[in-house]
Amino acid sequence: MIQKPKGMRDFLPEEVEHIRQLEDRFIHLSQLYGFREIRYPMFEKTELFERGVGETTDIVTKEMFRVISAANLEKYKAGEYDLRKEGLTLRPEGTASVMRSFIENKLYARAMPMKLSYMGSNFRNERPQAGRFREFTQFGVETLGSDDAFCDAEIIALAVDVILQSGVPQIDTLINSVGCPVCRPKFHDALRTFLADKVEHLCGDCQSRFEKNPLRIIDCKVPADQQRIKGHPVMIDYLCEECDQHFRSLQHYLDGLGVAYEIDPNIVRGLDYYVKTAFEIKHDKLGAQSSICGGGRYDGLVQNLGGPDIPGVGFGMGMDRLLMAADLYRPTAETPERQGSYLIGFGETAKLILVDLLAKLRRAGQTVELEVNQRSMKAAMKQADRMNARYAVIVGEDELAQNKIAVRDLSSSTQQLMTVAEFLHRVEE
RNA sequence: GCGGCUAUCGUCAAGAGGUUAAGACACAGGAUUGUGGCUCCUGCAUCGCGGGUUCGAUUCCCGCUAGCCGCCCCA
Repeated sequence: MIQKPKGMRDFLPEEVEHIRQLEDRFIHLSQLYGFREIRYPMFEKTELFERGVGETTDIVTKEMFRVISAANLEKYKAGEYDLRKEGLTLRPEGTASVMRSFIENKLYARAMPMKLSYMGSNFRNERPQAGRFREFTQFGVETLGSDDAFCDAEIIALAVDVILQSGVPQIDTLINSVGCPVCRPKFHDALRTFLADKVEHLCGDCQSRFEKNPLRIIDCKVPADQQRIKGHPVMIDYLCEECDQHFRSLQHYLDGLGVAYEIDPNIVRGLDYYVKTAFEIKHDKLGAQSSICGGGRYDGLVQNLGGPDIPGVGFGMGMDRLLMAADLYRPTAETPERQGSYLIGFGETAKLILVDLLAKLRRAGQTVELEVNQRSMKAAMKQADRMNARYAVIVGEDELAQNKIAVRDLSSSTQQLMTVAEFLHRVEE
């Protein structure tokens, strides 16, 4: 049997209904907040992600799915295709693509700020785990063209609204400032100095992080390491005047918007482009992958990708994790009210009458199904019941003889003979 | 990339080295003439794949594969 590739999932109708609810809620709320949806390709030039996400990030160095056509694969084997220059990659996140689209379509020429939302599949070749899949869906928004801290506060408020309104009662909204190219180096120096004599006692991961990304050491999960680095310097103590002011404003605006949050100086974002605001929203009952939403400010990104110097702030929300969290609190569904009709005909003549009725009902916007498995009356009724139909319409020899149809109301267990016209009339009400 | 756990009917799930592999739900068919929801009856698996140990393995061991969980990373 052919199975789906690792980390991919099928969604059955019941789940899709829940997903649809989340999508609708996200779309609705983001519109309320002034965001308009944008769509962009499933794959892009590899270079876009290298430059947009960061060449040294794990995402770019080992988690991207390359895309190549059969013809180009042959060229590649022959050494005539440059993966680096021409290669394509399945999108691992949304922001880089949105930026590309923003620049390519010259949206910066329109009124600023430009507020864009998006949702769709992203792909990362990671080891699957609870809340982590190779194809996952992200909801996201980007506000481009303003560095006002209100924009940061606004998207955090939106994210919180989406999650709360999805039925997840308890979330932790953590904010931090990761500084900017002006103040971050000073902090890095301070951190390195602080860690210098401790690094050899830390875990293996941290030792390699010391060179690569010392910030990551701060949220190492090894308890012994946490003990050893107690009292480490934190970024928010090293912010430059501008960043510090921005971070204060953010808090004021969040207070004003009525968003509950905590300052967590250890929040670090994995993508290279973040400056100033970094935030994360977590739910503690999701296992290891507890972060539902993460985002922050990326003032240099648009320029970095070849556009004008335009600031931006955005978030990505893990729809799958939101769904898992929502599932934890979803009240057990009450059986919905019976609706629609199930048509049972015995013999070809009867069936043709019902086909005609079915077409009329559907045109009238009614849910209706025709029995097609030549079931016995008993089995057909059972099927009607299972489908939660309101009416079972039966046409057999008796009904044909009288030129009528038998209509059984499954909710009241009453049945009567009537004409097709009478039934249509009753259903219209 | 590293580590742990698991692998029995469509689903959930018992189970012992030895000729009937429980049960429940679901599904199919029945319980006097063309009728649902309750009840009753009947039907429905050789135990992931490949090796090995053994007189004999689905039950023990090894490998593989898959899934799950954790590290890492991140949404």
